[in-house]
Amino acid sequence: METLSTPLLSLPRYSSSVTVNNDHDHPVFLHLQRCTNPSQLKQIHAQMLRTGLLFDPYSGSKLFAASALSPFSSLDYARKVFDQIPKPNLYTWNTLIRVYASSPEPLQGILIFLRMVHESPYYPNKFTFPFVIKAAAEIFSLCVGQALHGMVIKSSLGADVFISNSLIHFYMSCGDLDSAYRVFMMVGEKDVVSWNSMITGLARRGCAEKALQMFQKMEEQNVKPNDVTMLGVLSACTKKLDLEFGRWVHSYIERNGISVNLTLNNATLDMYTKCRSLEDAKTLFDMMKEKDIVTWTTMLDGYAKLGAYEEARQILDTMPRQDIAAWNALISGYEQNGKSKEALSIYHELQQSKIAKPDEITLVSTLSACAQLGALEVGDSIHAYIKELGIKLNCHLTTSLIDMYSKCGDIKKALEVFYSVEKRDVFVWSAMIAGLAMHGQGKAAIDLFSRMQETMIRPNSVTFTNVLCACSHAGLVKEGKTFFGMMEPVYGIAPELHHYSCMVDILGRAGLLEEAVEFIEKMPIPPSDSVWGALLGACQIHGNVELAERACSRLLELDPENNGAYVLLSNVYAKTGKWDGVSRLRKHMRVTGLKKEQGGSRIEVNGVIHEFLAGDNCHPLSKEIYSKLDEIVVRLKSAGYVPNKSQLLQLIEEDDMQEHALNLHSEKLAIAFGLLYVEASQPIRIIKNLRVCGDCHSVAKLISRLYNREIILRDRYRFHHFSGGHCSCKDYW
DNA sequence: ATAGGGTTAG
Repeated sequence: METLSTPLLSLPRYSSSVTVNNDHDHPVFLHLQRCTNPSQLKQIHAQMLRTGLLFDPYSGSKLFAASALSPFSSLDYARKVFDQIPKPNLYTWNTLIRVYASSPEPLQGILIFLRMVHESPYYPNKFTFPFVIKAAAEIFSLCVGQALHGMVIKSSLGADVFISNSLIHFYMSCGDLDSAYRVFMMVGEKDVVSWNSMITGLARRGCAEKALQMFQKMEEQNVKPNDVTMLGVLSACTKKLDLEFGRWVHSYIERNGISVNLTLNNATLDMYTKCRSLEDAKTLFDMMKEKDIVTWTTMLDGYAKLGAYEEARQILDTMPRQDIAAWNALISGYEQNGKSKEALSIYHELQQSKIAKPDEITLVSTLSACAQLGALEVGDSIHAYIKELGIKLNCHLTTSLIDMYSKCGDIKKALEVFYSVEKRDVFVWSAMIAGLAMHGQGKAAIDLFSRMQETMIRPNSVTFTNVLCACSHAGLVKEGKTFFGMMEPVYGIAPELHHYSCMVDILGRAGLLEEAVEFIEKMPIPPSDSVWGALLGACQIHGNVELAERACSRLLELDPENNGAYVLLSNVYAKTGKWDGVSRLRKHMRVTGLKKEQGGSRIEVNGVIHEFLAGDNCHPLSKEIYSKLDEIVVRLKSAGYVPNKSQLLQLIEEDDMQEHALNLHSEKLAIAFGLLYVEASQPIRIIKNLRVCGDCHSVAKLISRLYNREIILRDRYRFHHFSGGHCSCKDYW
């Protein structure tokens, strides 16, 4: 040991004749107390080893506690000290369990506990249990905790308030609220910690209302809340997004003289930003004398999530240390507000600046931005980066990758990721089902759902939305009905509006319009705009004017701004030749100022995203694109193509003008661009913001045959894979 | 010598 030859401290030398057995006031303990760095600790360790003092259980426990609990010592070092102690006493065992329980390896705490029970002469005492129960909570092992609970009762320690409190915390973190409540009720003299454990546990479990009720009861029982209580209460307010109550809590803290620390201020700040009050947040932020990285990040996140990007950027640029969480807050702020391009550009800036290293959270947000944009090449490069760094895929990352590949049109890669991982949670399964659904592989999605049922992973409400969506895209009416019928009785999941909309979509698309109407009439909850929207969509496909008008007016009652409704109804009129209806609608839209959402398509070539709007000539290569488009039309017409104008909103009198408008559709521009610039071996991948129109759909099919190119088109609802003159949707969309 | 907390995430 280097410190043996170069002493940093002048320790008195002890002869081996020193009586160590009862020497509890040995001067070395004073040094241990004053020890401030690892070298000094090592030196004392060496000295004690040399003098044999380490082998006295009491002295050994002192050195061990110092190395285990000091902020500058590592757990590995403490473990080495422990292993040198021949007969650790109960205190030493307890301390080792304690440090493992709050270490990154809490399982070790359980294992040490078992060793103690088997190898040592000691039986766990009232100090042991809180530590080992904490370890069980950390690994979310309900059965381990239950066994410990049993031991507690057998040891007649069931009434100990410290142990009970740790059990409450344990049951809460395992989600067993009933057991937590039972233990809580059994505590005779509930202290503030008993209440805190219930309140924070409930708040974290999403039972915000119950947490607040618990706080109220606590007040009624005249138990004085402390800062931790208020953290729990604030966390409940934040979950409820209840600004008024949050403000009341803030003033309650001030009125009741609760010691305000930095953490409590940070939690209050977070409550204000999450409840969307930037004014309250800013006032508090400016008033806070002490700020840490969490304060800055919380404020940054608040700005970014509420769209105040300049302020968010300002915080990032002025905060004392830009850790990865700060960058993540900015990236996810952009991403969650649909500003994916900005999110990607911040990610690139982060990578270039090397200020902080992207972590899993960065990658999840960035992949989600890629998914929104359909930026396959960027998404691919992130996947490569993950492999390069050897980052192990957790379920979050797996889900994001599957979602990215699915939404970027590469369902094969999505499946590869899915099959490559060992661990799959409900989100991973659901994402894969959704991916297959959007690619029209309804049968495969359903098969996957059956395989999911062979695992222990229980489907949730989102899983069912995706399964029903798969049925809808693949026209699987019978299956859809079966799954919908299973939700409540078999899985205990009450169908929500999403599920009802899917069912209306399934029935309506299949032409069962009457049945869809009956289904809506029998709904136990009021139908939403999306339910009527699904019916209206079905009316468009099947050209049912009377029902379309009914659905449209119900939809507009609920959502008067819904311009999509007019477009759909207009399409129904056009399809059935009711041109007076079309012009009436057009007039109405002009008068009310409602505009059809502009169609736009995107295509990524060599990592650059090119965007096209209907009829735009902003692209630098616009001339070339239009002449390619002319060539395509000539070639298509000679192959027998007749333009289909039924889905044109504008009533244009002259026939060739109509045709011209059709040719300007953004997806056609993007396809022309793709034919020019995407390597022939690669599919042409296009993303459209609206649904693809019937004419563009037939054109894409023909192009795939005449030019022998694969075209993968993502529209608002799903993917269309065109190849050899056919589409994967089998014209069912 | 004992328990309880805040920010970034699908």
